[in-house]
Amino acid sequence: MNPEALLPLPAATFHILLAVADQDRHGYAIIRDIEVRTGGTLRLSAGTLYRSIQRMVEQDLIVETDERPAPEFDDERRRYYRITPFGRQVAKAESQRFASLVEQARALGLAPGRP
Amino acid sequence: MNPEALLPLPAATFHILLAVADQDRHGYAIIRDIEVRTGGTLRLSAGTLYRSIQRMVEQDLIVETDERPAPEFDDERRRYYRITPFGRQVAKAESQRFASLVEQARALGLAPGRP
DNA sequence: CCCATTATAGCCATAGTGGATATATCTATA
DNA sequence: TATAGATATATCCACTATGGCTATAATGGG
Repeated sequence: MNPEALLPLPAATFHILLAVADQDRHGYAIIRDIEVRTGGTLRLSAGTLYRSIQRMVEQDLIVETDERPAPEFDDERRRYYRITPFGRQVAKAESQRFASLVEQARALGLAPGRP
Repeated sequence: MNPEALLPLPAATFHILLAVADQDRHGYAIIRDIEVRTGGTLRLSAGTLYRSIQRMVEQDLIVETDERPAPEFDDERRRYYRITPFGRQVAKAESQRFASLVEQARALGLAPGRP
């Protein structure tokens, strides 16, 4: 499966990939991570999150893991997700697309920084 | 009106802003410009284009211009559009948002280039 | 004159999203 | 202990953005 075929990604999907890139996270932790990362400007709704997760598992962008934290830090309601190698490829392709858009905007004087 | 309030922009809207940033263009020319700029990967459908244009005029991101090219190069069917100062502000804000996403992806090892 | 291309526009179906609601568990505190 | 509020997952409905199709019409080359 070609990573480019999934581009452009839905906004929620890209943010979720960033959230699980450095460590496994459960759904609710993903919402909070995105809120922190965007400085509070993006608050993923629960509806969007859980449907996005379902789709992303089907697309093999993320997988649910069996590994749980130590029982004293765990919460049995949680379901943890991990990015897949394919998920990494897709995230790289999408951020490359963003980088290209930023370059074009700069060339047109539509971005702060060097013109 | 705060430019940030319109973010994140629909994908088509941002591409249209880039297309009319350097010169006035008519609808069909916008479609071709986007196709060229994205290396053929993004082909805006006519339906998306004209509905996006209507919305963007209502939001004061672009305006229809009276200026026409010399008659020998003109085509009376065409309607030309120009980016507004507010449209520039919004495009800058959106490309700033993209740049921030690329930075985060880089920090997570999810972008080619410097880690 | 004919036909492909250019050009704008409306219609219908689908995908992604937000907001509301439901259910249940965990945690702090009164 | 009781209970309120935060945590956690999930589903439903409505709305927006998009793609694809169709309609209409003018332009330009053979």
